Amino acid sequence: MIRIDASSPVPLYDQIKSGFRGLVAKGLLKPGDAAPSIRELSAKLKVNPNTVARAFRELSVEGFFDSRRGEGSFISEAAPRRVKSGLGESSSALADSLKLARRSGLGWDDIEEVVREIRKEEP
Amino acid sequence: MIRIDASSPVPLYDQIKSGFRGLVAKGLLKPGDAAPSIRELSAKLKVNPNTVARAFRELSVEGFFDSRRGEGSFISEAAPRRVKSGLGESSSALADSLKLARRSGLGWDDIEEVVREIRKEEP
Amino acid sequence: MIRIDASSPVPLYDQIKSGFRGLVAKGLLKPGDAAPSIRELSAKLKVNPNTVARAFRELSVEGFFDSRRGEGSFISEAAPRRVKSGLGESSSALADSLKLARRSGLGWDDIEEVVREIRKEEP
Amino acid sequence: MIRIDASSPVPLYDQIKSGFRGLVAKGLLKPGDAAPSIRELSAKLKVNPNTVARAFRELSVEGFFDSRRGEGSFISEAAPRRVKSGLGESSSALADSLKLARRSGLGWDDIEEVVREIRKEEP
DNA sequence: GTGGTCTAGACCACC
DNA sequence: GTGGTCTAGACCACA
Repeated sequence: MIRIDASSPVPLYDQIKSGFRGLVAKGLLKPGDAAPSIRELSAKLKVNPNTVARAFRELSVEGFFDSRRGEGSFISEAAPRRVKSGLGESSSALADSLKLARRSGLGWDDIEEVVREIRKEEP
Repeated sequence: MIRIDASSPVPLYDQIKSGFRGLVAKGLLKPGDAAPSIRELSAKLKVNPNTVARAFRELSVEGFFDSRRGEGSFISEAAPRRVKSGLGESSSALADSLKLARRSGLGWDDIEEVVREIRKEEP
Repeated sequence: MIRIDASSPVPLYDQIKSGFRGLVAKGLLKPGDAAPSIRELSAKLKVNPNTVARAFRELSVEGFFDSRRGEGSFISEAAPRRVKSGLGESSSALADSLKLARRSGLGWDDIEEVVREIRKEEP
Repeated sequence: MIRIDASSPVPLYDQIKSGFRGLVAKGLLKPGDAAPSIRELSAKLKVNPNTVARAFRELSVEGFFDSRRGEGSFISEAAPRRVKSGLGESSSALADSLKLARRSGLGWDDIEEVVREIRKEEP
């Protein structure tokens, strides 16, 4: 469901949060749907439960999750709106990566090539 | 000469290393050229000298710099070769960022838009 | 476990690195074993944590350690192989010292005497 | 006449001082003999003149050299005695190197092997 | 608790 | 002036 890159400099909990935002953005998760449990997700991602818990906690605070004690976490009604504001963050993170790539000497043609490859790889 | 983004999750010393690789990739710095001194660069980037020193030390260990105590740091003869292998790293770092952006729900059109904007912004 | 000589011209972090290589060479530390934590070792050696951290970082980069944030540092599977290549370095460092001693006028009998003494002193 | 190892952690000026002590110890240089000029030696060793000057200055202060203004530096009458005290330093430096080699995992047989090799290499 | 990055400032070896 | 090592202590990400 969610994919993680342990070697990325981006914190794991941020990646998990992004993952949920993405699932809602793509319509794979809708308001009212149950999120997996912290233990389940931590097992699947091979990530410490505390790290998953932190992502869930922050998503709750942001009003993206609706956590009901004893039941679990659910996608909130407000989630789709929060996703949109989250997209801005993602865009600017990507923009930063692009700038860094340019500074490392990558040409625009190299960059376009990378974009094409990722696009092709995608299921 | 080199640009740094303090708010990036990428470590400053890594950004500095990337910066030098980029300057060599673009031909702005050639084997034998002197790099700015640690103190000079740290003043210009407003970064602690130790942080710059760490970048320089790692570039030396990698054989990209030729550092001589009391004299300064110089671009090594092997630098252009190291740059090429470094470009692979940059590409895959960018690829990771792209994947992460996709996972966060960004559409390919959004991504193309970001690329276009950065390209336009560039001097 | 590891011994340090603060008055040696050899940097402390290099001595720490050598120490770990030696422990693996002697079989006192095996792949998968946990290294002491940075803070623990720094307290025991009475050396600044940053200095120990530098040694650990370099051992990680060399693939000798496997460092996991929040968990600790472990001897990597590849460590025994790295040790072997490291022994070459140690030999040539010793060779350099011997040459220097000869150049300073030490006779071969003096040198053999020093070797014998160190050998006797050793526990 | 004198050999230098630029990659050694031992300071160049110390190596130069050791070199002169060695030449006197071996009888290749006797009291009254002229030492090479700073400029000449610095050119031959490809070392900065200041570095050679520092070695000469310290040798003068120690009473090993006899520097006559406008004429140059000469081996002093006291030099042979100073050599003997210098040998102690060399021995303990060698002892430190041996201890470090042992800590890095080198076996006594490896060490004996290195000694044999250097001995064989020597002209 | 762990490792990792960064700052601040000292001292050294060398040019 | 240069690069290199070391200390001291802060903050972060993660278990």
